[in-house]
Amino acid sequence: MSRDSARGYCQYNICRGERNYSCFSSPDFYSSLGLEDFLSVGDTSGAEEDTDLAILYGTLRGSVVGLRYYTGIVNNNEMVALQREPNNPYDKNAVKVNNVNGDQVGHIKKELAAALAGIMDNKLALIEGVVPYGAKNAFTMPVQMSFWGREENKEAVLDQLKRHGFKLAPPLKVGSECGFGSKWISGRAGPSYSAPVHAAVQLTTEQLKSEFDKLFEDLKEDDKTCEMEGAEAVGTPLLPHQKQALAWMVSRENSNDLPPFWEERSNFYYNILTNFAEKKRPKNVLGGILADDMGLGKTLTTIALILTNFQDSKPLPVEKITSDKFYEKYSDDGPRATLIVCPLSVLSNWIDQFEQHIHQDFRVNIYVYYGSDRSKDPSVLSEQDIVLTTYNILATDYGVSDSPLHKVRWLRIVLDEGHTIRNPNAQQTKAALNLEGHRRWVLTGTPIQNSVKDLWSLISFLKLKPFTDREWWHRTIQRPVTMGAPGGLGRLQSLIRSITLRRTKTSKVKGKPILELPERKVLIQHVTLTEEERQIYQSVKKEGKAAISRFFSEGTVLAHYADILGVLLRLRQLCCHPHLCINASSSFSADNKTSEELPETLVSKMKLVLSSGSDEECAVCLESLTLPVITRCAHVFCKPCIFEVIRSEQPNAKCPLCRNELRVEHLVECPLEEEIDSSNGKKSDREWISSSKINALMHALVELRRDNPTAKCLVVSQFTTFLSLIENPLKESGFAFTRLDGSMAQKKRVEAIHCFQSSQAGSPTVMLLSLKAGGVGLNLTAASRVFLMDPAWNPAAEDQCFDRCHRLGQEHNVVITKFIVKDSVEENMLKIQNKKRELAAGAFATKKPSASEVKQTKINEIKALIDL
DNA sequence: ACCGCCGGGTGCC
DNA sequence: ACCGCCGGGTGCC
Repeated sequence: MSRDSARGYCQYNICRGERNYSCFSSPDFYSSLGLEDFLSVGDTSGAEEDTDLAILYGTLRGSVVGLRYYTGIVNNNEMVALQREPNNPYDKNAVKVNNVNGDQVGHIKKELAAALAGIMDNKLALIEGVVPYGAKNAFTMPVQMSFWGREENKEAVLDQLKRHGFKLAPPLKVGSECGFGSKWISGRAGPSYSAPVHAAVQLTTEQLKSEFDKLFEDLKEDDKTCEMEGAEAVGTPLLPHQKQALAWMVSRENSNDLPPFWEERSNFYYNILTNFAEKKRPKNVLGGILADDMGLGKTLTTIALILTNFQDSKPLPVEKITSDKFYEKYSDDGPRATLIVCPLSVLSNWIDQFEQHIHQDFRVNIYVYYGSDRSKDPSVLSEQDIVLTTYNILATDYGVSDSPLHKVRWLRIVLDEGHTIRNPNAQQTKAALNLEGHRRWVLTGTPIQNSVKDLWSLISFLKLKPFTDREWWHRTIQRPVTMGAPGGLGRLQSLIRSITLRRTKTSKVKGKPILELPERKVLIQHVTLTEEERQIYQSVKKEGKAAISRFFSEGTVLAHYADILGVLLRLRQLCCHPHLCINASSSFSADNKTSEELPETLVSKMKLVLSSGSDEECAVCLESLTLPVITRCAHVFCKPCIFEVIRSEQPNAKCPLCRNELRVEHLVECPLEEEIDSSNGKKSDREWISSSKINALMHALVELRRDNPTAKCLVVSQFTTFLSLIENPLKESGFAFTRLDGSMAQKKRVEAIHCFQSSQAGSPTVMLLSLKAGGVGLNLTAASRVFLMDPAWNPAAEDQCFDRCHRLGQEHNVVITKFIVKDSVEENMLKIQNKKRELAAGAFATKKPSASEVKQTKINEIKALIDL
């Protein structure tokens, strides 16, 4: 794919001269989103993975032999790794001993190896070694081994050892694994420690989480307060905290410091965690984790970094269009291109932000590596300034021999929403770890999702020695922290501190809050239906209520979940406009075959409910659905959530809501907001009529235009057909408007956003927005008014939508109007929303509700919604 | 002496 | 390895 054809594609760029964009989109990409990623979530393959449950069985002294045949050296008290070598021609029981660097030191003596082989092969225990002394020995050296495993395997391990004449010493006096820098009891070295390791108090996930929050809190007051101006090509002035971040990132990239936990000691570099030493200076990562809260401008800061620090704080040499002179080309054929990997949902945000923040006088070459016709030529990518791609493309390409992503040596690699790679077994994680480039960055607002485990992939991506190998990460950081070993958390903290910058929305720069957002007000405007509308509404309600009460008396509420949602959906639609409810009578067939409906029928009903824009939530994670799938019993969950349920309950998984059989093969995927307009798009067939809600909206819009002709607003609905109906009066009243919904192609979206954000005269003042369109990054700060046409189940979804204009860059107070029909399901929804808000506010301390609690909540909600 | 003892050769798994 | 072990050389006092 040549750059020229790429350029031709980017219509929206024409006003910006010759900046190169290339962007492709193709639906075939979605089909590559396989199940493997979810099936491997939390992979547990015996002792090695299930490390949280491991206890220390005991210790044993053995010997390492054959030192003179290998180059690997160890220090006294240095950790070593034991590795099975089943294909050794001399002994099938062979066990290799490697140092921290992975160099072989020797073998475990054969009699002992014979005892260990079975234990290791059956993953009955994890065996870890430390060489207490004898580092200078020429032929053999001692090794102190600790045996870790799950309680239930302990007997088997002890038996196996006994059969070979070995016996574990009790796990009492252990220092080095959990204490900080302490030593093994070796008869001649170190103080003795009596911490009973297996009895250490394990922190709960909650406790850990709050510890981590503190851990990041402490970072704020750090010395990372130096500021730096962006290069000329950065078109947006940076805020003080962004200048701080830029200064920090630049200093990280140009840093010559040793990585954390390394010290220089007379010609050697010494790792204080593992006691490993080597002559070669260990590389520090020229990067780190930018963990600022959402909305603080990580994207802008990253763009500034790319433009400002090409080499040694010199800016990226880019052509200045308005002058004859080119930037001085650095005579260096080193890597030039920065690779940015992000989730698909924020791809357009990046493009938009380039557009916004790169000064228009400069030409920066940007290539969007996405779509089936993406270039296979590495040199096309390496010649760019910036290459943008998604995690899924990265994963799909991984292992494909001609993938240019993995051939190019990048100047810099940036993983946006970096927590996406927290599962070490996922394809995208493996693919990310294999990218080539010295400057490596992770952007994330949530560095720790569930546990310390989540951090390993990130740290590994940053290539910090020795943590790229999971064993060393586990022994020196993860286990000490989760077992509550003294110093463990402190160790993690100093690691994080040295590579992370995190500020929250409440952080301060020089005593002033980082973000001073304008005020945000939410008004509720009640709407009264006309007599005619009310009649239709009441008749549908009466019929639905009767059916639902019958389900209650039969006790079949959850089996009819799709039907009930259907009823509620129609009522919600009727609150907006009678035409939304096209199949008011046809889809409700409760009369004849109530309890024995075909699963296919139920599923298609649910599909209809979802694709009409209903914002259902997942009963497992309680969040809005991501990648919704429908079970055979017609309940919806996020795909990752339900796969986790199936995995953990196999082989007989049951639906969390109704306990019906649950099988992967029966799950039906359901894209939200499918081409609704094409299926429901018979709008021209019917004569257009208004509705009470539309009247209320138009009245407000006209009033707004009269008072402030340039004010921009968002008109938000969950129903894209409703948005289409609103187009009509907008046209009639002469509003310039644009539209953004989930069914639009990438390039159309970008165009719509760009148009709307423009301050040019004649640019649209109204945007019709579907509630869930666009990802978190969607920036619609041009709007200062929001009209929410219909309430969502989940108040968080509404808030997220409001945040698209109430965020960094908003200069006006934001007023949000929610239209709520009086005496309707909408009013009941408001009540439920309030309850949820209260719950969420106090939720951090409380545990996750059980499946039955979720069920009961759902049932109560249904009752409340239909006035039962 | 089908032993003991000596001293050289040798050395992971 | 300044060990252990092996196997050849050797053989009263």
